[in-house]
Amino acid sequence: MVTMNLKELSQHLSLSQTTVSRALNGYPEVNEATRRRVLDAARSLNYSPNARAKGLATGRAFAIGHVLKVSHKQEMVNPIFGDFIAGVGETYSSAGYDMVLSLVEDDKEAAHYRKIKARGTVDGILVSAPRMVEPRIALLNELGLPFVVHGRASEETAPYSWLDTNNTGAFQRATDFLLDLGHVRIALINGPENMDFAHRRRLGYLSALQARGIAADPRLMTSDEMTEAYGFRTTSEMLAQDRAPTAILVASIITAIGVRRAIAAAGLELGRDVSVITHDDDLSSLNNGQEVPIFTATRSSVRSAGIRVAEMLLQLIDTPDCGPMQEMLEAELIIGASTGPAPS
Amino acid sequence: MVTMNLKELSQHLSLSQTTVSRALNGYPEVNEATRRRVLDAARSLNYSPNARAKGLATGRAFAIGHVLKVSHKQEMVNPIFGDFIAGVGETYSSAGYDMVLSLVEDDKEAAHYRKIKARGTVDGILVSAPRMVEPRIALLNELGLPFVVHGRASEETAPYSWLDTNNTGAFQRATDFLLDLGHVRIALINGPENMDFAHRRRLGYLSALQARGIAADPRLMTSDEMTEAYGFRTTSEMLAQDRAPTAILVASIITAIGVRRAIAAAGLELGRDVSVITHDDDLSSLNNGQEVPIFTATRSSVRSAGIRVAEMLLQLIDTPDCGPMQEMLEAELIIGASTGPAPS
DNA sequence: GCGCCAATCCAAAGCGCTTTGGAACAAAGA
DNA sequence: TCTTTGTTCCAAAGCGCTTTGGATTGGCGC
Repeated sequence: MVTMNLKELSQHLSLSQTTVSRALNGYPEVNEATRRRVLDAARSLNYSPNARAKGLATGRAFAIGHVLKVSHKQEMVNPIFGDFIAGVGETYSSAGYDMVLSLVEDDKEAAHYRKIKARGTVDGILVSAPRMVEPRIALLNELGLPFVVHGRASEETAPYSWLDTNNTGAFQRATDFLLDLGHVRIALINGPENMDFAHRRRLGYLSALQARGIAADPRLMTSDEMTEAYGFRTTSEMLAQDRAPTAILVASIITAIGVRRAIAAAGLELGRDVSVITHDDDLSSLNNGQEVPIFTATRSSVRSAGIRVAEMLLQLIDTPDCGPMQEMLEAELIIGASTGPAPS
Repeated sequence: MVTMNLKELSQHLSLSQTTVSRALNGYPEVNEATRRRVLDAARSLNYSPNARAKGLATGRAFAIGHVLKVSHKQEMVNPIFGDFIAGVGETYSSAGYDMVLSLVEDDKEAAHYRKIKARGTVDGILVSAPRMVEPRIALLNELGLPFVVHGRASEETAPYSWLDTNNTGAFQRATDFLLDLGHVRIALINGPENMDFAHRRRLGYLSALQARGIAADPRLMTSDEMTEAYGFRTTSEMLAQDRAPTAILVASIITAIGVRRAIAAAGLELGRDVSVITHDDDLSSLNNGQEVPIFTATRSSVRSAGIRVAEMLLQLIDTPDCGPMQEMLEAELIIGASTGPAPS
């Protein structure tokens, strides 16, 4: 028999289903010897309870939902996605949870979350890539589905649980670092600025400039999907300008690779003619050098963020009234070979 | 009421649960007018059937499982993962399926698949990253859990469903292309060769060399995780050799970026001093140039492979006896700027 | 008016589990 | 001896759905 159920297992043991169930789920009212017998039999006959039946009876799914908008697919095809998923997955699996991914058409987002709630396939939702105004927060609160946001939504006033990196601080610090090196024309090659993290990074950049009385130049600020091609294209354009930047702040290491390619193609040298600082999500397949970092970078592991945010969510599910949990991670500034004093 | 169930819906409509259920599931024995009434009510009250209960009653989960080994995590943190998931997800979502991801410790792999079968959380499994000898195939066949392999397992003799790219052919052709350009010392910077795709690529490379009577040089062949750093490190070492390669075959565009960095660092020029052909999975965040490809490449979209392999799996689930389905995708050879005649 | 056939609907069983409310029994207290 | 208490077990209800088998109705031919 390739699969057995509780009834068969209990018959095999000459016990009632109740007792077997209690033995398996650690209830106290069962003799230790009996419990051991049950556990041994379950293992040796490799019995696992049917999750659907168990879920139906308990109301729990032992699964966490992640929902991705199809238009938003860059979020998924982004290398960051894999590292993030690896992080959360680590937490889930050691807690015995599955992860349920679903894609949804943009205009059906709200309906999809309602459906998830009704279908009962998950115990909670991990919300990622929040925009500045993020309707999912109010919706999930209304539905009473536990959730944690990876990131924040600037325009949201209601309380909610989140884990975020201090993006503003990181980019402010990076900008300061470049200013200290004497750079004045500093470009920002940002991610999509309807994304909250990109918005915050821009704030950090702008406030550092402002603190030194430097006016921001719109021609030095771009915002788009963080691809390699974007880095190349926008850098090439900027370098061709009459007043080209001497330093560039980049939103992602992928984009920074395109930036580097553009700098080389323009016959310039990275770290001498043009300084570059990139945000580095500490991706395993694209790690930023070992002893000598290739890029000076604001580093914040998206993988460990995933581990932590998943822990928060599981805790929120276990003890729903542990209130909104909020945590901020600091990015560290890694000094690499891509920055140097401003050319005179 | 945030969520309603069938009973409430049917009371609301003054119909029996049976009729409502039949109306919703498209059975013929219900009046069209009644059906319309039911569907309208379901939509307006946003009713969705509870998936656990439905699954329990029907034996179907409407979900597909993807299992990743934790040691194997590079598979996940690999940028390819995101594109692949985006592809399969597209198919799943338009068929109304969810995707269930789980991580598993290496030594618990078999037990985990048994548990998945017993728990009944999924209707089928998508097996990815097969090794040359792949125990999962026999196991899943034994369990009677429908599955399709993305890739193949060379040493597996039993029939099973798969979708694969012609890796051997692609690398043979790429090698031929370099040989035609006059290159003789051609290096292979391969992926992990216990992975079946890497093994096959090596075969293609070797057979092209052999056809021209060129002996393979072990010092020109490496195998490792396909990171950027690996490309840099191994290329730097090879270029420092006394008889350095004039051309390099690379397993992934990520690794190729490291290769390019190493070539630049050695003061050489890509496409003139050293030619490079890389395999290109057509990743959205790392697309290989538009009009002018950066790298000459064997291109095969992992995203469309995902779409197709998911379709195959869903079909296999619907009609289990449509037998083992097997499909081969050809990679196209894209000529870019990274190759040129062998330097004399 | 009667019987018959479709068409339409319904009551109830069952999917595999948890959990409530007791039963059975032994040991302890009166 | 009888009640009480605690331990260990069980029968049965219930989770929300599908689906079997049957009931009800209306229309039709005779």
